[in-house]
Amino acid sequence: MSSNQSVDRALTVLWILNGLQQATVTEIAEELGVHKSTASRLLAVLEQHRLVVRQPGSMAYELGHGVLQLASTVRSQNDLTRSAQLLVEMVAEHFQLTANVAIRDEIFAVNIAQSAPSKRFFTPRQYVGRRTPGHATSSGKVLLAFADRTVQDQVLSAKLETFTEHTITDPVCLAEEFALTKERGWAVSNNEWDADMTAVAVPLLGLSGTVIAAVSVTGFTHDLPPDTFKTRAEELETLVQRHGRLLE
Amino acid sequence: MSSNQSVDRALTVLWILNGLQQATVTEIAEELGVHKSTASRLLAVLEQHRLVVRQPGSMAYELGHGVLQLASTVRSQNDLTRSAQLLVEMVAEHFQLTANVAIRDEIFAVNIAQSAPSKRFFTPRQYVGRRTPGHATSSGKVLLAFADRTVQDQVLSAKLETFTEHTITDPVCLAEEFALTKERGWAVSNNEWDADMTAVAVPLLGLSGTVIAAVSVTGFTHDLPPDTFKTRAEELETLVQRHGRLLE
DNA sequence: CCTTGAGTTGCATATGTTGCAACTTATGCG
DNA sequence: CGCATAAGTTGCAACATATGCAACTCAAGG
Repeated sequence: MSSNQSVDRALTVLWILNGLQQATVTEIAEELGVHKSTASRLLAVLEQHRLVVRQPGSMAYELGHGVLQLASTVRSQNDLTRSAQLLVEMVAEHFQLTANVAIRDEIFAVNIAQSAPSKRFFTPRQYVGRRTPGHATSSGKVLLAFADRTVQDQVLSAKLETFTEHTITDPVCLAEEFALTKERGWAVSNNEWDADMTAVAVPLLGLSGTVIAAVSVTGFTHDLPPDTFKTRAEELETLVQRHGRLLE
Repeated sequence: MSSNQSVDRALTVLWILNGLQQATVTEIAEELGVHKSTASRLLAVLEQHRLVVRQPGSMAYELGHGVLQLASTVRSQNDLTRSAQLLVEMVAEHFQLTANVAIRDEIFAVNIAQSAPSKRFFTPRQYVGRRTPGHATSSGKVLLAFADRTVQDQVLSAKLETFTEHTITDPVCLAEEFALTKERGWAVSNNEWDADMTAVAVPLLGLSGTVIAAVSVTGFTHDLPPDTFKTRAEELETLVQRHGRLLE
C-alpha cells in the first residue's frame, strides 16, 4: 500500500478538526505525535489552500471555506445528489421527520442528502457524507439487501459491531433480515444503531431498475412505534415513486 | 512563508479535481509537473482519506464523499450558516431569483448559503465557498462598504481586476460607491462581474448591530432592470428583517 | 499475438521534511 | 501595567522520506 507520510498527516489534521471542531497547533501536534513546529507547518499549507482557517483573534484552527467549495463541486457534479435533495425535502415535510437519501459505499451507507422537518426543534444531527454502519441502519439494510451476493458475504463474514443492545450481530439473523427486506421491499432499524432512534427505509430505483440508493425517515423511537412501520414504508414508497426514478 | 511540497501538491490535486471534475493519474501528473508515480502515490493517500474516489470501472479520479463529510461539519458548526440557509430559501422563493448570503473574507466575499428558485430551469451556477471579488459583486460592495477603514484602504490600493466593461476599476469611483452603499443601505452589481448578470444586496445585522453578512438576489440582467433596483432592495430588506437578526 | 498506453511497485538517490533550539508573539496573573 | 509563562514561528543541520527512474502488470485494440 502506497503511502506518503506528510500528506497523510496533513489529511489526518482535517479529520482531527472534523472531530474536535477547533484545535490549537499544540493539540494537533500531540494528536499526530509530531513536533509542534511540524504541525504548524502542515497547518500553514492547509491554510494557504483555505481548507483550515483561524478566526481573527483566535489561535485555534478550524475547517475553512475551501472545504465548502470543494463540497459544492461534489454536489453539483452529481445529478443524483441534486435530485435527492429535492426528494428528502418533500419527504421531511410530509412526515415531519428527518429524511435521508443514502448510497452504498463498500459495506457502509453514506448519506448524500438530508433534510430536517421545518416545524421541529429537536432533530437528529447532520450525517451527510458520513459512513453509517450497513447492518444497523435502515438504509444500510436496504442497500445491502439489494446488493450483490459478494458484498453481502463481505458483511456477513465481518465482525459486526455492537452499538446498542438491539444491534443485530449474528450473521444468520442478519442474512434473514436481508431476505425479509428484499421480499417486502423495506427495512427498519429499531434502536439498533442509536438507542431511542428508529428509522424506516425503502429502495430508490434507477432508470435500469436496479437499486441505486435508499430513502429513509428517522425519528425518536417514541414517534415511530412498530405498528406504524408498514404504513410509513408504504407512504414513503408512494412519495418516492411519485418523485420519479432518478438518473443513474 | 512555510511550505511543505508534498502536502501542497496533494492539496493542489483537490483543486485540480475541483476544476476538471474528473482526471486520470497522468493528467494530474502533468498538471502538477511531477512524475506519474508521484501523482499515483499522492492520489492513493487522498483516496485512503476518502477525499477522492475512483468510480468502479473508471480509471479517472474525482472528489469523494469525505469532502462532503468535512463540509457538513463546517456547516453545522456555524449557526449563521444554518440560519442563512433558511433565509436564502425563503428569499429565492419570494423573488424567483437565486439568493445568496455572503460573509467577508479579507477583501473578498464568500457565499455561505445559496438557493435557486424552484420554478426556473436556468440559474447561475453554484458558488458556495468560493471567493468572489469584493469590488464587482453586490454582496462584496455591501460587506466592504460597512467594513473597517483599513479593509477599504486595502481594496482601494490594490489593483482592481477588470471582469467586464462595467467593472469599477477606478479607486475614486469605488470609494464613492462604498459611500453611496453605506448611505442608502444597499448595493447593486450591474454586469460588473459577469456580463448579463445583475444582483442587488443588503446588509445582514448581527445582535450587536454590526454588519456580519450580505444577502443578495442575482438574476440575468434582463430580469433585473435598473428601475427595479430600489424596490427589490427594499423588499429584500423587509424579508431579512422579518427573518430576524441572526446569531453573531 | 503482439503492440501500445496507462497505472503501480522496488529501489537508490538527494531532496525535502523534521526536530531541535532560539526567537517572537500572545496570554495570564499579581 | 508589566512581568512571567505559555504558545507559535523560523533558521539550520541531519537524516528520514518522497521522488524519479525503470521494470513490471494489466487492459484494450489492431
